[in-house]
This record gives sequence, structure tokens and C-alpha cells, in this order.
Amino acid sequence: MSTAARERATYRHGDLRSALVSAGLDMAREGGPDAVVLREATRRAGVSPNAAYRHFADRTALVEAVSDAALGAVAEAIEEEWDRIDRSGDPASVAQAELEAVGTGYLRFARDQPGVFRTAFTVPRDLESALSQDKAGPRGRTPFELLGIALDDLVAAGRLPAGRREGAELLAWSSVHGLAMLALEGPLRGLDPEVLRQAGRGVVAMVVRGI
Amino acid sequence: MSTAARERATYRHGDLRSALVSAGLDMAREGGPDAVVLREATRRAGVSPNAAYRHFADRTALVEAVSDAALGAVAEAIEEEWDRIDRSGDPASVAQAELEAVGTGYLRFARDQPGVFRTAFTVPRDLESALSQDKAGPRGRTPFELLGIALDDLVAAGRLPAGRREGAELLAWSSVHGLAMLALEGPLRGLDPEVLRQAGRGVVAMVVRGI
DNA sequence: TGTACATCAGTGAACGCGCGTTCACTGATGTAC
DNA sequence: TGTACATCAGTGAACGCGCGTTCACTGATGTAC
Repeated sequence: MSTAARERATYRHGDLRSALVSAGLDMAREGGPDAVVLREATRRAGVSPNAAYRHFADRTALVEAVSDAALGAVAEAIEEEWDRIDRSGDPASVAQAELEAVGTGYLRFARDQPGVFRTAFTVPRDLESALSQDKAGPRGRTPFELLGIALDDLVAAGRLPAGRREGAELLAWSSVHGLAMLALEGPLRGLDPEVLRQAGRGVVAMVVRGI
Repeated sequence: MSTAARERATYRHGDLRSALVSAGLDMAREGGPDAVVLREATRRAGVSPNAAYRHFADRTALVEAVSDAALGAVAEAIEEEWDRIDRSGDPASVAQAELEAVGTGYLRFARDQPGVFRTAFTVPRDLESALSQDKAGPRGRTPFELLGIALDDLVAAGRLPAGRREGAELLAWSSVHGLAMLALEGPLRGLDPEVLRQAGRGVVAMVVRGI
């Protein structure tokens, strides 16, 4: 509803592009990437359907922009956990807390906004854009970067052998992502929330142990 | 194409229900669950659109049936790996090989048939049906059952403390599922196949170590 | 400070499309007698 | 073995729908002189 359909005084909208993206994000929240419908976005922005074509080549371009914004929202959720870390302890436990923060933020976002989560990760995008061109969070760091920092700190603190550092992002990311998909959007939907939280802790623990 | 649109001599189709499911599976192979279109299924079965309603209440029911069949295909892929296990070694390495077979079969299927894979796991279904009512493979065992056997054998062989047995399915499943989603349908699409295979081995190794 | 004009963000109407679903029907099959 | 009839799998035509997209347009803005 943020930039939504309130009456417009001026002929020009002012910021239609971001109004459409924001409407798209709302739709994604309600029903995932398939629910991001161009005509409906223009309706919510209070504009005629074809006005969208001033800002997006076609529907696909809109969905991609929404997916970028969704990734930014994931990053934000992770940064929130990250900022909560108690950094007074020894380096090893701080590093572990960092890794946990990434996993927890990721899972929390997936639980709170499954449709947006799916829009972030289910839309075709190339490797570059997924790993480095991410829309970052407010602090300007992408989820993947934060994960990398946590793993580096784990190595520095001697809790992860340097020989296992390479490719560790993918292992950690897979585990947490899989839980999110299975439990929140997949066949494990509707699992008891307490069981789920425990599973989240379990996955992160397994990653720390097994990576 | 298996049961597809070749001319029909008789007025009755004979086995329209399974022809529709099989057509649906073909469509899933080509474009995932959204590509499972009721009208198109009837077209491929060589039948009028509304004939489908003799066998399915609505499109959703058709998609669910297709998803069941897709799960059966996953089970089959896993059983193929399972049957290849060398059982002459010590119990610990056999158990580990079992766990690897589950992961490898799962990932292989996801790579070979991403659209069907997504149809198996992305369609809403309740917990019961996902875990136990699975259409099993030809050997009659579901992916989840096979995973459970592997884990039990790991405990029996002393490679997994009994205290960590509970919930282990979810940990293992999440890791492998996440890799499949990220690498085959998600943001890591198009990753180098060799890197990918290595990642598969890495995930399974991490699970064995960290579970 | 005032005017002419290029720019381009938005409008309004329309298109063709394929979808899921419903209607009243037809014709093959199998069973009861 | 033959006939009457109930069953029900399939037909054919049609529906309303919302979608993405294109067309020729209008009207506000900002810049050049």
C-alpha cells in the first residue's frame, strides 16, 4: 500500500517506476512471483496499464526489478540479525554468532514473507547478478557478502580449517536455503513452528560442525 | 509423447486419466508446474477439453496427480543409485554410501529433470502426503524412507551418535534440497557442471560430518 | 521575464489469446432379465 | 443367445475472464532563445 492508489493531483505521477516495483512487491508478498501482474501493478499505482511501458520493456523486466528489491529485503533482514551480535566474546564465538545471524535472518525472512522470499530466489537471474549485483541491504552489503565475512572470521578464529574455506558459502547457503524452501514453501509447509525453529538452529549447528 | 495424441479408434479412450497425468508430466518437464495446463493435457491426449472433468475435479486436482507422479520419479532415481551400492565393505562405509546415494540420486534427478523436480516439491501438499503417502519408486520405498534407512544404518555402524538421530532427516534433506534449488532452478543456475558435481559431493560430506 | 517548441510521461480504447469451466448432448459399454 | 436399458466417458459449442501488448493520442514540463 505504501505508494499505492491514492488520488493523483498531477498529470505526471512523479515516481511511477518505483511505485510499480513497490506494488509488485506487495503482490509478491500476497502470492509469490506469479502474482506479480503488470496490469494489477498499474492499477495499484493509479495509472493506465500501458503507462508501465514507459519504465519497463515488458512484464519480465518488471518482475526482475521486483526480484531485485526482494533480494534487498532479504539482505536487510540479515543485517538486522547481524547488528544484534554480541561482539564482546572470543573471536571464535563471535564468528559463529555471525554465521548463525546469517542463517537466522534468512530463515526469519523466509518465514515472515514467503512470497517475497520466493520472488527473490525463484526468478531466473544470472550468477553475476545473484552473487554480486544483489541489491544490498541498507548497510550496502549483500547476503552473500555477509556469509563470506562470517566464514572468513571462522577461519581467522581457527574454527574452520583454511583448506575447507573454498566453496563453503555454497554448502552453508544450500543448507539454510533448503530448509527455507521445504518448510516454508515446500512439502513441509505447516510444520509446527517450534519444531521449525529448532530445525533452524539444528541446520546452523550442522553447518558449523560439518563445513 | 508416451500416451499422447495418436489417433484413437474407439469412442472411449481407455485410460484417459493416466494419459492426462502423463501429458502433464511432459508439460512439467518442459516448463515446471505452471506449465501444467488442463486444456493442453486434453489436447495431447487427443480428447476434448471437458473430458478431463470425468477424471479430475478441476485443474488443481490434475496438478496434484502430476506432482504425485513426479515424486515417484524422484524415488525411482534414488533407488537406482541405491541399488548400485557396493555392500561388501564395513557397515560404516556402507551406511555412508547409502546416504550418498540418496543425495546423489536426488541431485541427479534435479539436474536431469528440473521442471519435474520442481513439480514434485513446489506444489502445495500436506505433510502427511509429502512424507509418507509419497508415490514410491518401483521398489515401493519413498525418498524419505530411504533417507531414514541410511541414517539408521549410520547409527548402527557407530558413525552417528544416537542422540543426533532425531530430526536428522530434515537436516540432510534440507542441505541437498537447497543445493538442488539454488543450482538448478535458482540463482546459481548455469553453474559449471564440474563445480556442481563437486558441490554435491561437498554437501553430502558436510552432512555426514555435521549431522 | 516571456514565448516557442521538443520531449516524453501518461491516456483511452482496443486487440487477440488461451485459459478454466459449464451446458446440454451422444454414443459405446456392460448388466438384468 | 437376444434384447432393454442404465451408466457414464466422451463431444461440441460457448461463456467470461484477465492478461500482455499496441495504437494513435494528449497534456505537462523544461529548455533555448
